[in-house]
Amino acid sequence: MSDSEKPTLLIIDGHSLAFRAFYALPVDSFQNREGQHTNAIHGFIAMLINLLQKEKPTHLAVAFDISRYSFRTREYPEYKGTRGETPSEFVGQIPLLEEALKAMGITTVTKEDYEADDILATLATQGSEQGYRVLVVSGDRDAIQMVNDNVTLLYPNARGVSELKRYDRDAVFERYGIEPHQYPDIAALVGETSDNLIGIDKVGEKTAVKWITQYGSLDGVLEHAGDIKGVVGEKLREQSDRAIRNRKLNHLLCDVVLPVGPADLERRPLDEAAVRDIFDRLQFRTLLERVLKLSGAPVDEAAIDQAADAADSAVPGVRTMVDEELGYWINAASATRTTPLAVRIERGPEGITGFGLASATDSVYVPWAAGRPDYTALEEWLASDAPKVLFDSKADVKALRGVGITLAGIAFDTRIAAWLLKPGGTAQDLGGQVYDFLGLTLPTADPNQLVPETDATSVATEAWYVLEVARYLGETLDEKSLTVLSTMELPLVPVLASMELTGVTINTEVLARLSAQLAETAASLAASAYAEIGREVNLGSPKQLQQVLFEELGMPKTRANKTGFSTDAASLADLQERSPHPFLGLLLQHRDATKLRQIIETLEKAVEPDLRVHTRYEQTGTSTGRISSTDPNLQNIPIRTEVGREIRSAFEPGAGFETLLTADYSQIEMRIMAHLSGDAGLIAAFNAGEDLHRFVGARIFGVTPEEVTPTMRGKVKAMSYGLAYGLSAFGLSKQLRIETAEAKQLMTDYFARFGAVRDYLRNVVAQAKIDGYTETIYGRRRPFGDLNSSNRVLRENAERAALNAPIQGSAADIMKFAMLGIAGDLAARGLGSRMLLQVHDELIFEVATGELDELSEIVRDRMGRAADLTVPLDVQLGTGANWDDAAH
DNA sequence: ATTGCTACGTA
DNA sequence: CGTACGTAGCAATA
Repeated sequence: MSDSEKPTLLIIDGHSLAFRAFYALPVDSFQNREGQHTNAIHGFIAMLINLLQKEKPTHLAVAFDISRYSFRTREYPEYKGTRGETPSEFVGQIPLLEEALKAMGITTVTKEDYEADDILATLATQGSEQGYRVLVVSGDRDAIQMVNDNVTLLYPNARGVSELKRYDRDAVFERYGIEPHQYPDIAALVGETSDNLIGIDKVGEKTAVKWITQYGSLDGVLEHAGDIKGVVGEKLREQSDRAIRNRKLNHLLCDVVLPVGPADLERRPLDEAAVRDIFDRLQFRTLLERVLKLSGAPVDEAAIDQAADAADSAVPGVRTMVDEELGYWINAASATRTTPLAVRIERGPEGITGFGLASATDSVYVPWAAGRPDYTALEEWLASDAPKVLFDSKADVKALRGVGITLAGIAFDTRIAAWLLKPGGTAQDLGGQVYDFLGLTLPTADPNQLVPETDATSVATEAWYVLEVARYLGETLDEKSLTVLSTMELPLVPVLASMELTGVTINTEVLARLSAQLAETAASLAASAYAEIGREVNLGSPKQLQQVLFEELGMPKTRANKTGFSTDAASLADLQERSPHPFLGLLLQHRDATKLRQIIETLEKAVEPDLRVHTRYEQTGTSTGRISSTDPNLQNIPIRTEVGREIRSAFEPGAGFETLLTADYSQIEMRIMAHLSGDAGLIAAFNAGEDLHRFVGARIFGVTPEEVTPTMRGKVKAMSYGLAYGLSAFGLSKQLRIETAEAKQLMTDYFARFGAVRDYLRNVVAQAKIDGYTETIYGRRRPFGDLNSSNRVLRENAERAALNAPIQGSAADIMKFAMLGIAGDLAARGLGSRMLLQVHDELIFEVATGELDELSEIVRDRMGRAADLTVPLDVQLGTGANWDDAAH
């Protein structure tokens, strides 16, 4: 009998898969009207539907554990003892899941005193013997032992339950290098943290596999334990009882007496009324449709509540259009260019291959090849102000500009909008958004998927989903966030796109020279360092350094970290004081040199044929509202040391440009603090126009500004900056290397003079505790969940972040606003000068010939009045033949 | 090959 | 026991 003729038995470990689903899906997005969390149920059923569609099992069962206790916990009470308390949001989902399964006609199996895996193993064994093709779905690695020629394991990957990895015999062998039935022997030697089973010390997977391969089985290994040399051999002999115990516990029983056998598990029709009832209570309308469709039951559209979310409206079929038809459709669908349409771009290796366009009711695919005529309607529409909804519009702007098409009229970007809703979350792809916000799965052509999909989703369908996600986000976001989106973030998209496309010229000769010089320095420093300790070590390995410093040289222990004791620069400097040794200084210098060389190397690698480096600005990369820079990061180019600054001198104006102009805000965060707190003293300090720290120092120490010594000024400066980060007296004392008492006194004196600052900072946190979010002066919000946490570390971390968020975020807003103004002026006046880089409070421009004065005027003006604060915004300009020279 | 950790560059 | 980032190398994992 060939596989395709065999009946297929699908058996699932209900508890482990539901738990995986629970962690894969956001708890908050899945709640029914009673506040019952449903994410685990949703994820489980979505997975199940996929499996039913793809695998078409003829027989089906889901096994559950009855409790945490089984014959294993009786034998070994610590079994699975590391598992913490079940999260409260998970509680209650399992009974509902069981109810839903029952309604769907699916058998659930439990057995007192056994785990679900034992039930699976028993059914798998019976199924295999009785001629079934068996599919086991489990998140427990021990299930690998069930795999044989008839039994395949489907195992969820780290991302959750939407993708399951197939382990048949060959896949197990490829992954582990052993036969499936040998897996428990491996696991017994290595141990299984999640089950609280400790393995033999020093034995990892590699060693275990080697032994098992050599001796065939765990018994074989133990018999030959005497032959195994070295420390591992000793450990094995000492700790063999652990392996024996583990092996006993991880053996799955194949002969549990069950009320059902494979033949009893034939799929049964669902109970439609019951399914409707439970799915209605769970508020799974989309899943309901899919389940009903799967069962062949007619879907009664009228029975489905029309008032609810958009996800259930039918996905329109894709129509392919070109030429006039497309032009007509665009005009009609957009109601003469007033109603937004969504756009997705299809990209192949050669560039753009098509467009997906969508309205609420249509989705249209437009095949495309660069230079082909008759796409004027589309191109003209893209370039017009007609409103468009996109996902990651900056990428689209760049792609289109590459083929000479302008993309304008960006009315909504779901990626940015989702970020404004949840600025801490990691940016997702479109599929993730569809899943999170609509609860639907976008089919992908990912070969890693459970079963390769026949078709990936068309860009036309994707566009339709973009529109749906946009609608959800538009309804979910508050007014202020929508204003930030439309007035700040969306207009910034083409500005950032231009900066990325423009890039910045790098003089590679300067870098090469510097790199060679640093390589030489590093080599000689390394040689001297080795000489000091009498051997060679990898100076870049904290682990090896620990060995040298704390064991061989017997130095006092530094701050502890997860891998032992810290060897960071601060710790090494500290060590140098307590236990001077030439090695320490050499090591620090070596670190310096290699770090700089690294930076140069990354920079060199990023130089493109146009001799320029094109960083990518991540508009959704921070939780405060700043933008970040990647590939390469140009926001962390060294400046603090002399050699570091030489790297900056490699940044030059491009050919045809006169000079570089830099413009930065001085002390913008302190000015924002002055504004937000309304502190009269601080406001006076800024309005006095003299050195801020000197002014503040004079007040604190009760002297005249002239009498403020550099030491005093340094302390005040550290204090002022630290304030906006939630610095403690302890932290301040450490940084300034002064007594905690003195640091405390410093803070007391500071707040005695600038009390409104303290009141403000306290109030920010208090208000955020009430509102659940902080807000910048432009209305950008950042939610905080941990401010009321009972966990002190979590709570205090959240408090410091909350206190900083409006300050850092407002500064980011102001800079973004200034950039918009500058970009607008440059375009309006037709200037050739270009904005190249943004480093949070600094902008770098390359100046076209003859434009320096006009550009300076624009930059000073736009940055200076980007916000109306009670203190002036001070802008410093500088010019030069490179970035270093342009600093002031 | 991916992941966690340490270390370190910037504002 | 100071906020916000990105990158690189090492060492240990799936």
